[in-house]
Amino acid sequence: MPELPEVEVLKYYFEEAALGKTIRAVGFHDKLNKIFKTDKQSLQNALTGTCFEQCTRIGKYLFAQTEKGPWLHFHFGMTGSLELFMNEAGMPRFTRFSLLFEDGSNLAFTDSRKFGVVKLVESPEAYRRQQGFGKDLLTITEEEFITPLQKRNIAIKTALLDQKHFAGIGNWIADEMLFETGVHPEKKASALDQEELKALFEKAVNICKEAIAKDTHYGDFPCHFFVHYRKEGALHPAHPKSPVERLVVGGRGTFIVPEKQKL
DNA sequence: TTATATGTTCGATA
DNA sequence: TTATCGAACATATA
Repeated sequence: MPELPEVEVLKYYFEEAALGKTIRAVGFHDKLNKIFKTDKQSLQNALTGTCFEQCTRIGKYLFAQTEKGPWLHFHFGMTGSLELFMNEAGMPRFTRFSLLFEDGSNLAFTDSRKFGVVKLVESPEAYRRQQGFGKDLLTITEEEFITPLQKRNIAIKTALLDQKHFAGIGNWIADEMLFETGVHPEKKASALDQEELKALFEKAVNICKEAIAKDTHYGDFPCHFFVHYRKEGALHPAHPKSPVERLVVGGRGTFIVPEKQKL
């Protein structure tokens, strides 16, 4: 689920669910403790008795600042999400971490595959730089998008997914952008011309904005969106004679319309 | 049982 | 040293 638009919507959800509510208790529900990149005791100490003042997002990474100072960071991996629940019995399946608020409500961090991260950080921007991630896709200029891609000698799709250039693009958005611009995902990034790169940037921003406007409910996306046909053999209405093909690019499942995206 | 999954990291290799 | 590639992570679902 969680690419840039999904995390933006999770940010709104977090703000509604958590901002300004005092935290009474913290719950840990991952037996392997893999997702807690800050130890549980420190998380508990930093969160209990305080509340969240603000929330911010960089790419797919979410951060909420506590009144005490440190920020709680969530990364949602492949399957992470947030969900409110009202009592112990109602705790969602796959809850790994939970916050109990003063009003009796609870917020769950759910993550079936456990690729997610829960961690304390000093500041979102410092963390971003330390981890080597690029700036948020929706805050960069066209030049900041284009320049790093021109230097990459790898498949354009792989470069788009690399969070160190700019953060936020994931697997379905990359396929969506490449389809709309008619670029084959295996074309070398360095081989794209200026027009193609400009078009990719414009599409990336528009796709994200549209998805956010629809609360990332795929069913509400415009019917020309490629994500609706992103499976082998599907027929996009604009290309009824060119069934969707599946490739593997950079280890990720990749879908194209062969008639439109050629090497 | 096998294949796939909207992400990232780390080790090997060039 | 740096860029690139591919396996690994843990689990659910079809």
